[in-house]
Amino acid sequence: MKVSSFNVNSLKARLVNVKEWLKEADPDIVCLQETKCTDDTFPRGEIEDLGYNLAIHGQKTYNGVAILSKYPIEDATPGLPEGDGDDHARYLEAVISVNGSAVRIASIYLPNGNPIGTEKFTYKLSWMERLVRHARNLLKYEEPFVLAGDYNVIPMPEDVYDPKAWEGDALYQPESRAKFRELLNLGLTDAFRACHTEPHRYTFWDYQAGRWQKDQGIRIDHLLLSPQAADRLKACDIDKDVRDREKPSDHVPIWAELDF
DNA sequence: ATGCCGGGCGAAGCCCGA
Repeated sequence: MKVSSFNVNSLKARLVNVKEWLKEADPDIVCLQETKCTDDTFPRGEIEDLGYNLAIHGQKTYNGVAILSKYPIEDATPGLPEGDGDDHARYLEAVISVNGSAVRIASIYLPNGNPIGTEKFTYKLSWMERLVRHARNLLKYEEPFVLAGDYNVIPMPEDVYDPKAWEGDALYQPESRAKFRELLNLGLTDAFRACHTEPHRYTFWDYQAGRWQKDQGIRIDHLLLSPQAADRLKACDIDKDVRDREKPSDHVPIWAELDF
Protein backbone atom coordinates (compact mmCIF):
# COMPACT_ATOMS: atom_id res chain seq x y z
CA MET A 1 0.00 0.00 0.00
CA LYS A 2 1.40 3.34 -1.09
CA VAL A 3 0.47 6.40 0.97
CA SER A 4 1.40 9.90 -0.12
CA SER A 5 1.17 13.50 1.05
CA PHE A 6 1.03 16.54 -1.23
CA ASN A 7 0.52 20.22 -0.43
CA VAL A 8 -1.03 21.32 -3.73
CA ASN A 9 -1.33 25.09 -3.06
CA SER A 10 -4.90 25.29 -4.46
CA LEU A 11 -6.48 22.15 -5.89
CA LYS A 12 -8.35 24.08 -8.60
CA ALA A 13 -5.18 25.79 -9.83
CA ARG A 14 -3.33 22.45 -9.65
CA LEU A 15 -5.97 20.07 -11.03
CA VAL A 16 -4.20 19.14 -14.29
CA ASN A 17 -0.88 18.77 -12.47
CA VAL A 18 -2.37 16.68 -9.65
CA LYS A 19 -4.33 14.38 -11.95
CA GLU A 20 -1.23 13.70 -14.04
CA TRP A 21 0.75 12.84 -10.92
CA LEU A 22 -2.04 10.60 -9.56
CA LYS A 23 -2.14 8.62 -12.80
CA GLU A 24 1.58 7.96 -12.96
CA ALA A 25 2.45 7.62 -9.24
CA ASP A 26 -0.74 5.62 -8.60
CA PRO A 27 -0.82 6.06 -4.81
CA ASP A 28 -3.47 4.10 -2.89
CA ILE A 29 -3.99 6.80 -0.28
CA VAL A 30 -3.29 10.52 -0.70
CA CYS A 31 -3.34 13.28 1.89
CA LEU A 32 -3.80 16.70 0.30
CA GLN A 33 -3.20 20.07 1.95
CA GLU A 34 -4.03 23.65 0.97
CA THR A 35 -6.91 22.61 -1.28
CA LYS A 36 -8.28 26.16 -0.75
CA CYS A 37 -11.80 25.14 -1.68
CA THR A 38 -15.02 24.52 0.18
CA ASP A 39 -16.59 21.06 0.29
CA ASP A 40 -19.25 22.09 -2.26
CA THR A 41 -16.66 23.38 -4.77
CA PHE A 42 -14.24 20.44 -4.42
CA PRO A 43 -13.71 18.83 -7.86
CA ARG A 44 -15.14 15.53 -6.65
CA GLY A 45 -15.94 14.00 -10.02
CA GLU A 46 -12.47 14.60 -11.44
CA ILE A 47 -10.87 12.73 -8.53
CA GLU A 48 -13.49 9.99 -8.22
CA ASP A 49 -13.07 9.24 -11.93
CA LEU A 50 -9.49 8.19 -11.14
CA GLY A 51 -10.78 5.56 -8.71
CA TYR A 52 -10.61 7.35 -5.39
CA ASN A 53 -13.01 7.60 -2.48
CA LEU A 54 -12.97 11.01 -0.81
CA ALA A 55 -12.98 12.55 2.63
CA ILE A 56 -12.72 16.34 2.59
CA HIS A 57 -12.49 19.14 5.12
CA GLY A 58 -12.54 22.32 3.10
CA GLN A 59 -12.36 26.06 3.59
CA LYS A 60 -12.61 29.04 1.27
CA THR A 61 -9.35 30.75 0.19
CA TYR A 62 -7.12 29.28 2.90
CA ASN A 63 -6.15 25.86 4.24
CA GLY A 64 -8.33 22.87 3.36
CA VAL A 65 -7.30 19.20 3.65
CA ALA A 66 -8.51 16.00 2.02
CA ILE A 67 -7.88 12.26 1.95
CA LEU A 68 -8.20 10.23 -1.24
CA SER A 69 -8.31 6.46 -1.01
CA LYS A 70 -8.66 3.56 -3.39
CA TYR A 71 -9.67 1.50 -0.35
CA PRO A 72 -12.94 2.05 1.53
CA ILE A 73 -12.99 4.96 3.97
CA GLU A 74 -14.74 3.61 7.04
CA ASP A 75 -14.85 6.78 9.09
CA ALA A 76 -13.69 10.38 8.72
CA THR A 77 -13.29 13.00 11.44
CA PRO A 78 -12.47 16.64 10.67
CA GLY A 79 -10.46 18.75 13.11
CA LEU A 80 -7.96 18.08 15.89
CA PRO A 81 -9.40 17.59 19.39
CA GLU A 82 -9.55 20.68 21.63
CA GLY A 83 -10.60 22.73 18.62
CA ASP A 84 -12.83 25.29 20.32
CA GLY A 85 -12.15 28.64 18.70
CA ASP A 86 -10.01 27.12 15.93
CA ASP A 87 -11.84 27.54 12.63
CA HIS A 88 -8.95 26.62 10.31
CA ALA A 89 -9.46 23.49 8.20
CA ARG A 90 -6.06 21.94 8.92
CA TYR A 91 -6.71 18.37 10.10
CA LEU A 92 -8.68 15.42 8.78
CA GLU A 93 -8.45 11.89 10.08
CA ALA A 94 -9.88 8.75 8.51
CA VAL A 95 -9.90 5.04 9.20
CA ILE A 96 -9.29 3.08 6.02
CA SER A 97 -9.78 -0.63 5.51
CA VAL A 98 -6.70 -1.95 3.70
CA ASN A 99 -6.92 -5.63 2.79
CA GLY A 100 -8.65 -6.43 6.07
CA SER A 101 -6.47 -4.16 8.25
CA ALA A 102 -7.71 -0.88 9.69
CA VAL A 103 -5.18 1.90 9.09
CA ARG A 104 -5.71 5.37 10.52
CA ILE A 105 -4.57 8.20 8.26
CA ALA A 106 -4.39 11.92 9.08
CA SER A 107 -3.92 14.76 6.61
CA ILE A 108 -2.18 17.63 8.39
CA TYR A 109 -1.61 21.25 7.41
CA LEU A 110 0.29 22.60 10.38
CA PRO A 111 0.26 26.40 10.84
CA ASN A 112 3.17 28.32 9.31
CA GLY A 113 3.63 30.48 12.40
CA ASN A 114 5.37 33.50 10.88
CA PRO A 115 6.25 36.01 12.02
CA ILE A 116 7.61 34.83 15.37
CA GLY A 117 6.71 36.99 18.33
CA THR A 118 3.09 37.22 17.20
CA GLU A 119 -0.11 35.30 17.92
CA LYS A 120 0.57 33.37 14.70
CA PHE A 121 3.59 31.72 16.29
CA THR A 122 1.82 30.95 19.56
CA TYR A 123 -1.02 29.46 17.48
CA LYS A 124 1.50 27.20 15.74
CA LEU A 125 2.98 25.99 19.02
CA SER A 126 -0.39 25.41 20.69
CA TRP A 127 -1.58 23.54 17.58
CA MET A 128 1.52 21.35 17.77
CA GLU A 129 0.86 20.73 21.46
CA ARG A 130 -2.67 19.58 20.59
CA LEU A 131 -1.19 17.27 17.96
CA VAL A 132 1.27 15.80 20.49
CA ARG A 133 -1.56 15.09 22.94
CA HIS A 134 -3.70 13.53 20.21
CA ALA A 135 -0.82 11.36 18.96
CA ARG A 136 -0.15 10.21 22.52
CA ASN A 137 -3.79 9.09 22.77
CA LEU A 138 -3.73 7.32 19.40
CA LEU A 139 -0.62 5.39 20.42
CA LYS A 140 -2.55 3.75 23.24
CA TYR A 141 -4.48 1.67 20.68
CA GLU A 142 -1.24 0.06 19.47
CA GLU A 143 -2.51 0.21 15.89
CA PRO A 144 -0.98 1.32 12.60
CA PHE A 145 -1.41 4.98 11.76
CA VAL A 146 0.21 7.60 9.55
CA LEU A 147 0.27 11.32 10.33
CA ALA A 148 0.95 12.77 6.89
CA GLY A 149 1.28 16.35 5.85
CA ASP A 150 2.88 19.74 5.64
CA TYR A 151 4.31 20.19 9.14
CA ASN A 152 5.91 23.54 8.35
CA VAL A 153 8.89 22.40 10.45
CA ILE A 154 12.48 21.93 9.27
CA PRO A 155 13.61 19.15 11.63
CA MET A 156 17.41 19.45 11.33
CA PRO A 157 20.13 21.66 9.80
CA GLU A 158 20.67 19.11 7.02
CA ASP A 159 17.03 19.60 5.99
CA VAL A 160 17.64 23.14 4.70
CA TYR A 161 20.04 24.58 2.12
CA ASP A 162 21.30 27.31 4.47
CA PRO A 163 20.40 27.04 8.16
CA LYS A 164 21.64 30.57 8.85
CA ALA A 165 19.18 32.02 6.35
CA TRP A 166 16.33 30.42 8.32
CA GLU A 167 17.30 31.57 11.80
CA GLY A 168 14.42 33.64 13.06
CA ASP A 169 11.90 31.87 10.85
CA ALA A 170 9.01 30.04 12.51
CA LEU A 171 9.77 26.88 10.50
CA TYR A 172 13.23 26.59 12.04
CA GLN A 173 12.71 27.98 15.53
CA PRO A 174 14.10 25.86 18.39
CA GLU A 175 10.56 25.71 19.87
CA SER A 176 9.09 24.43 16.57
CA ARG A 177 11.84 21.84 16.17
CA ALA A 178 11.44 20.75 19.81
CA LYS A 179 7.71 20.17 19.39
CA PHE A 180 8.38 18.11 16.27
CA ARG A 181 10.98 16.16 18.23
CA GLU A 182 8.35 15.51 20.91
CA LEU A 183 6.31 13.65 18.29
CA LEU A 184 9.32 11.52 17.42
CA ASN A 185 10.09 10.95 21.10
CA LEU A 186 6.59 9.56 21.61
CA GLY A 187 7.73 6.73 19.37
CA LEU A 188 6.71 7.97 15.92
CA THR A 189 9.03 7.31 12.98
CA ASP A 190 9.97 9.90 10.35
CA ALA A 191 9.52 7.60 7.36
CA PHE A 192 11.88 9.53 5.11
CA ARG A 193 14.71 9.56 7.65
CA ALA A 194 14.17 5.87 8.38
CA CYS A 195 14.93 5.18 4.71
CA HIS A 196 17.47 7.92 3.91
CA THR A 197 20.45 9.42 5.74
CA GLU A 198 21.69 11.78 3.04
CA PRO A 199 21.38 15.54 3.71
CA HIS A 200 19.71 18.16 1.50
CA ARG A 201 16.64 16.27 0.38
CA TYR A 202 13.76 18.71 0.10
CA THR A 203 9.97 18.80 -0.35
CA PHE A 204 9.54 22.57 -0.83
CA TRP A 205 11.25 25.19 -2.96
CA ASP A 206 10.05 28.80 -2.85
CA TYR A 207 8.70 30.20 -6.12
CA GLN A 208 10.87 33.28 -5.51
CA ALA A 209 14.55 34.01 -5.95
CA GLY A 210 15.20 31.02 -8.22
CA ARG A 211 15.17 28.63 -5.27
CA TRP A 212 14.17 25.65 -7.42
CA GLN A 213 16.78 26.34 -10.09
CA LYS A 214 19.47 26.53 -7.37
CA ASP A 215 18.04 23.51 -5.47
CA GLN A 216 17.68 25.67 -2.37
CA GLY A 217 14.79 23.97 -0.62
CA ILE A 218 13.59 22.75 2.76
CA ARG A 219 12.22 19.40 3.99
CA ILE A 220 8.93 20.22 5.72
CA ASP A 221 6.46 17.60 4.44
CA HIS A 222 6.64 14.49 6.58
CA LEU A 223 5.10 11.06 7.06
CA LEU A 224 5.15 10.09 10.75
CA LEU A 225 4.40 6.44 11.44
CA SER A 226 3.14 4.69 14.54
CA PRO A 227 5.31 1.73 15.62
CA GLN A 228 2.83 -0.71 14.07
CA ALA A 229 2.99 1.19 10.77
CA ALA A 230 6.79 1.54 10.93
CA ASP A 231 7.05 -2.25 11.25
CA ARG A 232 5.62 -2.42 7.75
CA LEU A 233 7.67 0.39 6.15
CA LYS A 234 9.29 -0.80 2.92
CA ALA A 235 10.31 2.43 1.19
CA CYS A 236 9.88 6.18 1.28
CA ASP A 237 10.81 8.86 -1.22
CA ILE A 238 10.10 12.31 -2.63
CA ASP A 239 8.65 12.88 -6.12
CA LYS A 240 11.04 15.76 -6.82
CA ASP A 241 10.43 15.85 -10.58
CA VAL A 242 6.88 17.13 -10.04
CA ARG A 243 8.40 20.52 -9.12
CA ASP A 244 9.80 20.88 -12.65
CA ARG A 245 6.48 20.65 -14.48
CA GLU A 246 4.02 23.19 -15.86
CA LYS A 247 2.36 25.26 -13.13
CA PRO A 248 3.83 23.31 -10.20
CA SER A 249 2.97 23.64 -6.53
CA ASP A 250 5.84 24.94 -4.43
CA HIS A 251 5.71 21.57 -2.59
CA VAL A 252 6.17 18.11 -4.10
CA PRO A 253 4.62 14.77 -3.05
CA ILE A 254 6.28 12.49 -0.50
CA TRP A 255 5.27 8.83 -0.32
CA ALA A 256 5.82 5.64 1.64
CA GLU A 257 5.25 2.01 0.74
CA LEU A 258 3.78 0.02 3.63
CA ASP A 259 3.39 -3.75 3.55
CA PHE A 260 -0.35 -4.21 4.01
C1' DA B 1 16.24 46.06 3.90
C1' DT B 2 12.85 44.52 0.64
C1' DG B 3 11.07 42.02 -3.14
C1' DC B 4 11.48 38.24 -5.89
C1' DC B 5 6.58 34.22 -7.30
C1' DG B 6 2.07 32.62 -7.26
C1' DG B 7 -2.88 31.94 -5.57
C1' DG B 8 -7.35 34.00 -3.92
C1' DC B 9 -10.41 37.48 -4.45
C1' DG B 10 -12.46 40.03 -7.77
C1' DA B 11 -11.59 43.11 -11.14
C1' DA B 12 -6.73 46.75 -8.87
C1' DG B 13 -4.10 45.83 -5.64
C1' DC B 14 -3.66 43.77 -1.31
C1' DC B 15 -3.19 39.60 1.80
C1' DC B 16 -0.93 35.47 2.50
C1' DG B 17 2.36 31.80 2.13
C1' DA B 18 7.32 29.67 3.73
